[in-house]
Amino acid sequence: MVDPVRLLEQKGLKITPQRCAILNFLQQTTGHPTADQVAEYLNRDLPMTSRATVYNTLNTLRDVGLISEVTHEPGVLRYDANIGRHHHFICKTCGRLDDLDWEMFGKLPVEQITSQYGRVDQVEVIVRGICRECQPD
Amino acid sequence: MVDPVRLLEQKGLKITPQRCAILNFLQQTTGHPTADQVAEYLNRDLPMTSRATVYNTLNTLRDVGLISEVTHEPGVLRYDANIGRHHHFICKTCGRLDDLDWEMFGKLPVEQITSQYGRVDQVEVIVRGICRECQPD
DNA sequence: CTTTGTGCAAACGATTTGCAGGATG
DNA sequence: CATCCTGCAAATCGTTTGCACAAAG
Repeated sequence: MVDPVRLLEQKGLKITPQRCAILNFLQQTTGHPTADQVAEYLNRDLPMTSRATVYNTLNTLRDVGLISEVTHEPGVLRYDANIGRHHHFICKTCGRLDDLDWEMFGKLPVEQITSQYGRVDQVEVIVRGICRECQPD
Repeated sequence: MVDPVRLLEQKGLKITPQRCAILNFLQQTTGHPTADQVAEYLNRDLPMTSRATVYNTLNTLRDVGLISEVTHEPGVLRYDANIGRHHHFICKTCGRLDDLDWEMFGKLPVEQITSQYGRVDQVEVIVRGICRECQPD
């Protein structure tokens, strides 16, 4: 958990309540909220924060690399402050998105793909299934 | 490459020119076209095919499992007639999406995740990088 | 003949943009 | 005080829906 003010300063961005709140929220939550869920949360701390600002702010933070976008479900864009290496589990029933530990998958054949494609920046594993809470019983 | 008519019959869907053309197109192309690209292509074979029909048809084919949706880039929904197991390579520069052979990644620890989550239906690896054509030089 | 699919236009939801006022460094 | 950010409303993009007509089994 890093101080939002510090992060923003490092990137040369102005410190605003909205940005700090969004960074805090994304760092605290383990879920991967959509822009709308971020907006909803923001309106509790900072009432009347406009949706447009939430979208703009998320894009700004993404552009400087403080957060990342996740898109594994059609039409749903989620955000994540965890920019380290990790994989994802998606529940097909409730839609929850959990992080999976990077080590779990051992050594992935990155060199082989690199030699084939020239350059590889990211390797991610997506697991789709049904989480414990959504099991029939 | 399977006969579209046969596939549609097996699923109990009516045979229409639009559906056959879409299935043919998706089976022939190795790219993973967006709904709009499918519509654009269709208008060459079957001029005046409405966009709505393309969307409806893609959804119908998806519902019966003849094609699958792929969403790895924010806001971009792509379609794929290859419903076998395979992984994906995405070029961050030109956006091309290639299939990677399933065997390339060897044995993934599916049992381990299953024991943790209860049920796993699909495991997919996404590799992001820059393809040969987009290399600086 | 009954059901299902198509085409059109309008509706829709999520995201982006233009512009004026306000806060930040 | 010059710049960058916010808020609002309107615009835009991709996708879905309602309805009348047409085609398939």
